Amino acid sequence: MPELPEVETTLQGIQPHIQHQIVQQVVIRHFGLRWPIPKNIIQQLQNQRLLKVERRAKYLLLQFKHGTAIIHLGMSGRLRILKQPISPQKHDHFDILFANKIILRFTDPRRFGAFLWTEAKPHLHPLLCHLGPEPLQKTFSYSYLWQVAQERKVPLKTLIMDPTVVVGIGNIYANEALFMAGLHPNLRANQLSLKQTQALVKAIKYVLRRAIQLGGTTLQDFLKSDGKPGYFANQLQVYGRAGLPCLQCHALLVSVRIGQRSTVFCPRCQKK
DNA sequence: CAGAATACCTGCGGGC
DNA sequence: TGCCCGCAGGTATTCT
Repeated sequence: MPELPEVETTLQGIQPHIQHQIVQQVVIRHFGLRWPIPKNIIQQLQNQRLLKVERRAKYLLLQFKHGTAIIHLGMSGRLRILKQPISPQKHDHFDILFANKIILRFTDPRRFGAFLWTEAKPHLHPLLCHLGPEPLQKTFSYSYLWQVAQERKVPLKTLIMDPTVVVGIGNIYANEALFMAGLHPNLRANQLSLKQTQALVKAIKYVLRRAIQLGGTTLQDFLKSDGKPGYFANQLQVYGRAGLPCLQCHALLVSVRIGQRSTVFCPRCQKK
């Protein structure tokens, strides 16, 4: 999926077209996403005004009077705005049609995404209630992260990809942030110094902010919701560059696996 | 409980 | 060209 910057970019792309609009129809062509799409979501949304669209972690929340639709893009999901009907393709699993003729279309080849309905407050939903702080908010501070890190023995990269610790950091930005902070991805969390934590938190915020500014990373199948690719890909320092020279020191970048995820780092710039 | 492995899917590129 | 393998940005669930 799209990591946090891509979801944020999607939010910004779709929100102006659909917020405050009334849902005319929900068309579901394939109910089999990560969890089955609940059948009642069609009736729940019908003729309802979309009050607000927001993001929590990588979840998009469409708030209505009687509940909230939760959308997750999984690994390959995409949302687009259509200004007129276009015949659906193979992986276009559902559409939300609004009274202003705008169509929100969800596409997801791997079907790891989700489209759920909750009548409770969304932040109490089982998928959302254990999430850690948003990385770009002040609650994600270096003192917070250091305190959490003291209790954990996992590799640093695993720690920052754990959504109960901090949300929104996937494999790409974990690699990039660790490089920027000059920290070895395999450093144990509880061995982190306060100063190192400070550098890491700074790097995470910087990398994510910059990616959002540039419209998210484009890899394989991610396109922004308006159909144009993002521009962060050419900013990547380590991700996808295993075996190539470090842009900082020219040592060859090394690839290892940490927590079954490919990890790229510079053995010279990123010391334990 | 923490940490590690597994599972859900399709598509793509590389090797043969 | 076609088949088989491994890998891909996520994360809940199951295991040890």
